[in-house]
Amino acid sequence: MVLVIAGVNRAPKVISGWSLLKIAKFSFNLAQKPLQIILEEKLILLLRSCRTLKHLHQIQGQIIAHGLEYNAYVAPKFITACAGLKKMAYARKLFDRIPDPNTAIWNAMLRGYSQTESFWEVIVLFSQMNSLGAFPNCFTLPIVLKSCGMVDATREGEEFHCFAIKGGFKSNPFVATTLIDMYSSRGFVGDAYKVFQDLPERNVVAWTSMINAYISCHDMVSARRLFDLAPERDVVLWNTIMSGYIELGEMVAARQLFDKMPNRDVMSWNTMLNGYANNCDIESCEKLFKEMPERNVFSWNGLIGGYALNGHFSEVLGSFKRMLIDANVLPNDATLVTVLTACSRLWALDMGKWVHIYAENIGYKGNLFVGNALIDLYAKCGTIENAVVVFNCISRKDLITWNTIINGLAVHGNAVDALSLFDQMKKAGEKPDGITFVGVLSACTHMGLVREGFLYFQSMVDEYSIVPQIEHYGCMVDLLGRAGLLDQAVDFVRNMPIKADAVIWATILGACRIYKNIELAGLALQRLTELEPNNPANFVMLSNLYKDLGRWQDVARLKVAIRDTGFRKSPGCSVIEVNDSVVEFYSLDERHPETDNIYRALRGLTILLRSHGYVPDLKQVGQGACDGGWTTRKKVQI
DNA sequence: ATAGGGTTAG
Repeated sequence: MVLVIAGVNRAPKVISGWSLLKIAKFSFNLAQKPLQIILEEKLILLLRSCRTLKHLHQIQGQIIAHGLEYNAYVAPKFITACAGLKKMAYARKLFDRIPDPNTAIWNAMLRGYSQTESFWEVIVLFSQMNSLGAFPNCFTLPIVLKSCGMVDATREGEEFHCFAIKGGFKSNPFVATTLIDMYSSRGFVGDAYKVFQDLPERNVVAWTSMINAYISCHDMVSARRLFDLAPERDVVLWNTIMSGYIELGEMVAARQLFDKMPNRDVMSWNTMLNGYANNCDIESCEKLFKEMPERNVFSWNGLIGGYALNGHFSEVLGSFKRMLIDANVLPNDATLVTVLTACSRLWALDMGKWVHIYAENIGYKGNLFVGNALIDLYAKCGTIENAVVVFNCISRKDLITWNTIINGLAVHGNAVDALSLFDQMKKAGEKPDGITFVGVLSACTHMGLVREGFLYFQSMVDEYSIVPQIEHYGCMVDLLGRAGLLDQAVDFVRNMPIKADAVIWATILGACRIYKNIELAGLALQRLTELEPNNPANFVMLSNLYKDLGRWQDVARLKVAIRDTGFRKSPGCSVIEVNDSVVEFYSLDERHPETDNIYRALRGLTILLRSHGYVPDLKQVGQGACDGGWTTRKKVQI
């Protein structure tokens, strides 16, 4: 029997009897589609669109009401929806009740754990799957092997590799590629190559993974050899080899490849752009940015990040504004972090606050990275209360969150809260690192807690096996010096296992000024001039001490000595946020076009302050020098 | 349903 169907605008199509049978069967199904299938499909659609936990619970209610909780098609989608909401424990509750889960359900669980970065859970669950005699398929292994690569599970990875061979999966392109990635991410390029070599048919993805394996161990020669041998090169492969050269700073080689590429996508341009940015070639970065045919958020992040890396913070803010207003590109969390960091460096608090509100409006409230940058901004700009508010809004805190708030509180002299948060941090199970202890120790310094400071210093070594760095020794010297224990401070310096640097001697010198110890000040200055013969700021500190003691002859003598070094102390520079930009100025600066008006306003303010009984304490100016800004390890210039 | 490519914080 032959049937001819005439289609509109189409040649008549001949349909064989066998096909007709299929059509008939299909129509029969359509007419008689059981209610259950319609229900399943409806629930699956609902689960796929599920974005909130509340919605999930509503859908689950319907699933249970229809008795489809353990259904082979619905259950995997339910688990996937849980994973999307990062509620794998909730998915697990259902999973553990399912009597005999099919492979799709197992895979959904494994994928869920992998998505939520619970890689050990993936490994454990897969072992369980094997011991229960369930059947993994070719979808299962890539998830599991990827997890082995993400954590240090070399033994398990090899075991699962054997499993893949026995199960006949080793030539599956997906399995083989994840095997290559797994071995290379653990640093076993040789094993990765064996898998690659054994592959009967290698597609371009496998070639890319193998080339990436060589790049990850900085073997650009082998990477390039394979690249030249590859039978097919797509844009991803070109971008991969290019970024290999960029990582090693070989910008010329990278650029040659970039120019030779048959076609470039946005990623190619962005890779090159980021390469220039990270190699501190901001001119090439700007030039390439202008030439780009298409720019996405990553392109803008590349340019903005390049400015930030080179310390051009005003340009960061400028290009951020262009990004929003001219280009209308929506920033992501990385953009916001870089911009907030720039605000913090420029003390541009108003701009920072604007970014804060903007970030919350586009859905970054409580975001870990953005939150950390905001805490830093508020702490650096002197509004520690705001920093605490942001800190409390972050539900999942990490080490940097804790470090930023503890150090911020300590710098602000809020030592009690700093130390109490350190306790909370330990209770929350976060392991402190060297930076945490910089905050803890400087908190002790602010409160004059010498004994406690030494106990914390001990626990850092004993409990957390952190090797103290120069900044920790510096904190201890500051702790002793500010407590007036100058001799002990000098003893401590002499017994340190590492050589004291200029910051440490400046700390001692600063303490000498507070406690008017001229003898040790001389010693400190001697060490300082050995370490930094060209830094006149050191002489200025001693000169201030002489002034305090009224030894004007010595002040004059030092002035000559400073002049003789031939170096001039660079003037301290201040910055101020005006409207939405940042202006820098020096003492007695007259470069601004509105100079006359500024000084007139300033005189008015001074008169106003004096009339309210304000007497400036000039001695306090410059005290920052011995505070030393331990968190930044920069000496404040007086 | 499964594999390859960029940037973010103290």
